[in-house]
Amino acid sequence: METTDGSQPPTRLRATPSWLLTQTAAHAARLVTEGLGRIDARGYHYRLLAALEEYGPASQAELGRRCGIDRSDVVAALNELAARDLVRRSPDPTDRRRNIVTMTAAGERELHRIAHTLTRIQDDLLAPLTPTERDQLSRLLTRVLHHHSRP
Amino acid sequence: METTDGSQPPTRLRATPSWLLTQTAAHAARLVTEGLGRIDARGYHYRLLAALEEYGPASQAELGRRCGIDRSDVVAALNELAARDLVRRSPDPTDRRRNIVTMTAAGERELHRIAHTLTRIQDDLLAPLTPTERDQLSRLLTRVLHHHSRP
DNA sequence: CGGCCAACGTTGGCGCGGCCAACGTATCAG
DNA sequence: CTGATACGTTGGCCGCGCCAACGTTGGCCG
Repeated sequence: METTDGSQPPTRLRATPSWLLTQTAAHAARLVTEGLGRIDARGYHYRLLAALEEYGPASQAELGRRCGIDRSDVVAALNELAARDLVRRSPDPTDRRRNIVTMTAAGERELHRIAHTLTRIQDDLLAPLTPTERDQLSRLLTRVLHHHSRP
Repeated sequence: METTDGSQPPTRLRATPSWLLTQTAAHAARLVTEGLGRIDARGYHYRLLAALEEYGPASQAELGRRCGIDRSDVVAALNELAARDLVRRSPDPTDRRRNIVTMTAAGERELHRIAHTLTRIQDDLLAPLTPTERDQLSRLLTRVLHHHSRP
């Protein structure tokens, strides 16, 4: 009996939104980490650099809050960024507990480079959807996300 | 300057579908693992039991293919299920490489119990969406998923 | 028939993302 | 002054997705 491999996921799964969500997200994450891996970056880098660009220098704790990254993980990611001079840590003169994190010019370039790679990945990810549908999807996800991220 | 905590994620992130997807999926996964954790279950259990219910007894490799779970992870999950007699492994008489995995009556009950918990979780997850919108979301995700899971 | 490749179950390990606990230091409100 | 709180840092855990390796077993083809 040769496993004709009509492998379709069980109906119960295909009918479960959370499963659709996590599976699709898994594919998306795979595309992203592969794509970013090729340019020696990862998701946390982009998030942090994006926050620095938009809101300017900030403490690590603030960065973590804005990006939804745990304080401890911010440390590791910033170490990686700082090692390549994409970011700089300097003590806050007004509060010696804090580090003020600043993006360097190289960091800005890196951000744009990552962003460029990412937009190509989005196209790959959403290939089967029309622009209108992509918008629909984004808006639906945004609403669900917003609903679950208010403390 | 006291961090008034107007913490909104950077615009770049909010405009990136893959980020919306993975973030929303992260929330979904949190709800699921918490909910299932409360009844001593986890995602892999549900997937495997659902496959067994729909397609009947199968080898571990086939289960893995149908559920999108790696062979090695199937082993671990089945160990957990077998330890609670929700599932039984028996050697395939026609092919001694294979184990035939069968769901027990207790397994069937467990499946329904998990399914019940999951439907409540879906409602929680999709709370801000109307039934029509939930359908839209599911159909969009299904299409993206289907596009990326054809070998 | 023999030999080779493929599939199977299993073990062990890796990576990412998300999270928590703990510590020492520093700050601020009472 | 004292206690609560925030900060950066270290170290660890979990779930999920993967990959490599091994010994066993089966199918195929020369």
